[in-house]
Amino acid sequence: MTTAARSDARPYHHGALRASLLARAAEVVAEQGLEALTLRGLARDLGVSHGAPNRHFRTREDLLAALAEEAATQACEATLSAMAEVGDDPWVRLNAMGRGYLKWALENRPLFRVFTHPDVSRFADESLVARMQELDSLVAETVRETQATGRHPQVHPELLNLYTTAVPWGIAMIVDHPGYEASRLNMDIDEAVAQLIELVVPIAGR
Amino acid sequence: MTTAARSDARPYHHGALRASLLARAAEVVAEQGLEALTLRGLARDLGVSHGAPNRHFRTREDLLAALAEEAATQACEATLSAMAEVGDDPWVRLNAMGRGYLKWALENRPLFRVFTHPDVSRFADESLVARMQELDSLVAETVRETQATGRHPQVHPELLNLYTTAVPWGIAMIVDHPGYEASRLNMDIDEAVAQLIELVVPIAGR
DNA sequence: CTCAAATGTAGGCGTTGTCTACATGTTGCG
DNA sequence: CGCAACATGTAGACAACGCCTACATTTGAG
Repeated sequence: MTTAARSDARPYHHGALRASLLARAAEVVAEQGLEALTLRGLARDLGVSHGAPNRHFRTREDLLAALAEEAATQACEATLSAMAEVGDDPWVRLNAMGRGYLKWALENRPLFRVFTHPDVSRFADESLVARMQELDSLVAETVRETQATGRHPQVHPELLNLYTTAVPWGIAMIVDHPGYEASRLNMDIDEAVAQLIELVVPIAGR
Repeated sequence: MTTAARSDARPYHHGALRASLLARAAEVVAEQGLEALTLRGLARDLGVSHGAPNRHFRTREDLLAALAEEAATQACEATLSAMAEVGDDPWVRLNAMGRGYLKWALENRPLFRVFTHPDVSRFADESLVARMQELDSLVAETVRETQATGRHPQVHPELLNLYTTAVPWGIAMIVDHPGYEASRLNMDIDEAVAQLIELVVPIAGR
């Protein structure tokens, strides 16, 4: 054997500790809340000593920042790639972005939960904040274009932007919240997402 | 002096420790996040011994549950009293509920933040959950009435309900999130709330 | 092959939540 | 008024945690 872990006699080196820590951390946050996330607990779960995680994340906040980074990257990617698949009509583009983002959130709840957690995003580093602001700017610009072509012309532009972005966010938060029975949404997820976003940015007939 | 606290020689009994703990806790959560909330820290802030909070909240979770209780009570009250001020038209009632809830959230951000925090609501006790479900049911019933009178008749009822409730929730979450510059919303709060909710439940001309 | 870098281990320190025993105000009741 | 029960605050203990340091093992570049 060269690098791969053996299952019987645990090797001195884990082999992929950093990735395993992140994966297990997302599970723990989703299942037991952020407060239940401890570096020592992760070490126990993965069968390494309590100091091992320190090699990859000097502090607990570093781990949270890495989680936020991963989640934000995926969320941006889902949003942008959904937009890239449609044409130039700003209504259609905005609708596609909303669907891409909401669908990703509903299909990746643990990570979405980490991403939106108020005490995780607090630790996001500068590059991540900058990337998210880029996405925000793109959305804001597209919202402006829809308003310029007749979408709720009487509303304050900042409020329309707020409303538009709030819907996917709020929906994902509610569905994700403890106490919401997932059975209420036993329909096709693409159809549900499409109906929801259609309420915000209607594209029927475009 | 009989009961009131003296400012010089600190009395053995604080006098209103429970209320002071809750108030200070809401501040800490709003300013530094839930993770920064420690029982011993609260005790230090209030000048009592580290074990004193235990008399009022046996565990840290009990404190969080009490915070959630207080916030939920206020949120329900704001929503219901706003509804009580208008007539019987379900559209107008739903619109009023949305405005009442959103306005409360925007004017009581520390408490709203506690209320919606995923690791606080997790500890809500049964009575609180039951009360919130009552409010949810009332909203859902009103949403049904608006749909029965022509509001988005083609949408799945559960999705319309989800969309309707998501907007105030999502808006308040976004505005509350670290990184949102409050200066973007330097307009009259009642006007902003009215414009936002009008997008979801239009009542112009009713 | 050699040795420096990367990675994991072990132990220690200060802080926290929570328990228990004790001290001190407060209050109801004769 | 006096005193006993009670409510409330204090102090010390313990385990778990984050995080530091010293040491051990493995890996990989030269």
